[in-house]
This record gives sequence, C-alpha cells and structure tokens, in this order.
Amino acid sequence: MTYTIGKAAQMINLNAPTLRFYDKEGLLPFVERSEGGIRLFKETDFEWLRLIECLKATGMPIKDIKTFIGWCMEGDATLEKRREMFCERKAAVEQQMKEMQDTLDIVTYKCWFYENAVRLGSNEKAKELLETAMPAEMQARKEKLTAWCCR
Amino acid sequence: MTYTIGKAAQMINLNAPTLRFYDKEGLLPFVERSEGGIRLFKETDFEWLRLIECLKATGMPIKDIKTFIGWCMEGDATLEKRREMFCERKAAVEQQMKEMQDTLDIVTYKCWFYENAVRLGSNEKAKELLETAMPAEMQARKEKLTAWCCR
DNA sequence: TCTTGACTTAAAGTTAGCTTTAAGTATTAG
DNA sequence: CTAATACTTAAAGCTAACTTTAAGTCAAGA
Repeated sequence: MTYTIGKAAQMINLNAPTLRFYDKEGLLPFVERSEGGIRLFKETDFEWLRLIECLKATGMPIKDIKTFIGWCMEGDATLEKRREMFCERKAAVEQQMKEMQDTLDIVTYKCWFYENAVRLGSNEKAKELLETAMPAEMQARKEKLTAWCCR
Repeated sequence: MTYTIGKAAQMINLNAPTLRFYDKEGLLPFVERSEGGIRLFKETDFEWLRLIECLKATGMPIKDIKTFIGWCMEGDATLEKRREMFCERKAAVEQQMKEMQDTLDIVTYKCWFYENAVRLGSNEKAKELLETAMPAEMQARKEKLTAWCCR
C-alpha cells in the first residue's frame, strides 16, 4: 500500500509543497518513485516523517536533520554519532523547558497582578497588594517576581 | 542616570540595531531623546525591555507586543484588555510546555535506545531489547514510545 | 578646533522555512 | 480517447525578525 504526495500530506497534516520542499532539501531519500516519476509513500516512510517532525520540534534546523537522515542511511557504522546527536537534542529541549518555565512563572504572576488591577480598577492599587497578598505558590519566587510589578 | 543605545544594548544582551528596529516598530514609545536626537535609556526603560523579552519568549509577534505597549501607555482604561492578553499568553505557553514535554519523552527514549544500539553494535539487536528491558520511567508511555523504535 | 567614535536615518540584504506560480507531464474516470 | 485532476520541476515570492550598509550628524577628549 502506497500513497501519492497529496494523500500522504493529508495523513500527517502537512501539505504537498512542504513535502516536496523536504525532499528537495534531502530529508526524504527513502521515498521511492513510480516509473512515471510519481513519489510513492510507504507505511515506513510515515515513521521517518514523524521522526523528522520530532526533530523539528526540538528546534533542529533542516540541514542538521538531513545530516542525521544521511547517517541513518549509512547503517550501524554511524550509531555513535546518532546517539550523540540525540543526547544534544535532549539537552537542548531540557534547556528550552527551563526557559519556558521561567517565562510561565512570570506570565502567571502577571495574570494574578492584572486580576487584582482589574478588580481594584487601577494599576497603582494592585501594586499595594504585592507585599501582603501574593498567593503561596508564588511566594517562593517572590524576589524574582516583584521586580515585574509595574506593567 | 541614562544610557545611550550602545550601553543599553550591552546591558540587556541585545545589540543597538535591534533596539533601533524595536523602536522603529513602535515597541519603545517610552524612550526619550536628547536635544540632539540621541536616545536616552532610563532605568525604568529596562523594565519595559525585560517585559518585551518575556512576551517574545511566549512566542508573541512584535506587532502584538506593540499593541500591548500601546495599551499600557493608555493607562487604567485598558487593564481588562491587558489581563485577557496575559491569560492568552499563559495558555499559549502551557500548550507549548505540553508539546515540548511530549518531544522530550521521545528524545529521552531515543537516547536510551541508541545507548543500547551502540553497546550492542547494532540497531537490530537494540530493537530486541524493547519489550524486555525498558526502564521503569518509560514503561508508562511504552505504547506511545515503541512506535518510535526504528531509527 | 580637530579627530574619533558613537550616534542618526532610510533602505537594502539576510536567513529559515515554507508557499506560490508557471509550464508541463502522468493518471484515472467516463 | 478525452477531460479532469494530481502529479512533476524550477524559480520566484513571502514573512518574521533581524542585520548590514551608506551617508551623514553628534559629542567628548587632546
């Protein structure tokens, strides 16, 4: 069972030009063609595509994904390179998670601040609450957060 | 105490052209100028800049940040709009965190898989371990993850 | 006063990752 | 066999967020 590019695109929530672009960039060396030159996507190709999406989600640029796919095609000789690459991706994502948690803490604090500001009808009055009325889950990060009071 | 654009840029780890670009895009209406037209960054301007960085970190485009800054300049009449905006940002970041956690789970699994593959010298031999030797912390997501075995 | 270095602007250039267009070929339903 | 639709390619276009360039102005030290 194979799929043309349009069907394949539908199935993974991309569009056909994007898949052609990936192919042109060297991300899809495993996709075979019909005699007439039509791309035929196999079931296993969808595993590759999901993996590509995963690597994109880690923030990996297309060129590096291409390099990785190339290693996969070379076989077991490149296992160590691939292991290293995934370690680096893991570290990168963990770093991004940390930064995003910091951002979330600030935004959560802002939500609380603006709820008060709206209730009291004024930014200035909300500021007066800062020392006294901060919820428990924010107290731990109070020092970090009170620098964020003003806007 | 005020700072020229070069000093200010250094202090917040941006560069001067980027700050000029932000200004041109309407993100820095609060920055005042000398008689000769030189931008003078005040202490409070750095609070604004940190807030802009925070909103950028949530994935907010510059145009929307500009809108928000505009609301701030209008005063307490826009408090409700600003509260809503922060709620939306909070939801957006929470969503991003969830997606990143899913990505991290897959990449963590990949690291484990490739450690085995390298140790055993072969992708195929590593696959044989999948059913028997998956670490406890991955067992919970086993069904999700075993679909990711191959590369 | 002069030089130097940092500032000013407008406008053009860059990068990543698509997305669209144009011209043409292949496949399938009737 | 024909028409309609989906595919093919190369190349141009798009968007966001800068970044660089060019030409000129401002400010501080010798």
